[in-house]
Amino acid sequence: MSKHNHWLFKSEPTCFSLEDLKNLPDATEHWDGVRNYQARNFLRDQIKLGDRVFFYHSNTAEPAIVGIAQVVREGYPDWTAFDPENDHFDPRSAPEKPIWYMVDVRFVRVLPRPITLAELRGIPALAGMALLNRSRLSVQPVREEEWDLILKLAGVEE
DNA sequence: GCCAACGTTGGC
DNA sequence: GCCAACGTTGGC
Repeated sequence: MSKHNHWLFKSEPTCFSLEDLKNLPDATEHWDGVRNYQARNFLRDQIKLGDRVFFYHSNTAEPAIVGIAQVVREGYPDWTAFDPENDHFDPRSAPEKPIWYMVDVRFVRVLPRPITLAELRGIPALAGMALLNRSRLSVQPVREEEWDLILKLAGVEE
């Protein structure tokens, strides 16, 4: 039995929401446009097929973990960096020597209730979460204990 | 809309 | 290699 790791991906819902992911034809999306080296390292090196991901809505009235996605393709070069027409174009990145990477994720579920940032902050056992300490990291690891606790809070039976 | 936190850039 | 200036993220 292989052991999967857990992650948290942030997205601004006005840009791309959990509902948007759910409503895609095959509920699958390229997680492109990440332009931070630490997040890139996770995408390129550590995020594996089958890993589960908390979908977090940021920069919104009530920031919260709202659902779960799953990795369906491991890290590969983010081609949006190669396209001058694309908002995420980066002239330093080239197909033969890519700087930026992405993974593909598919929709798994909406949480029975969103777990807000405010609620997470109130839980001592979660004080070490990257979300609470590394506020600007958009792709980040979630420890197994944190993952399990948050699922329990949300009322998810696994 | 404001602004603090913080990652990145570039001059020296 | 330091660090000030700058730009962006994201909570509020």
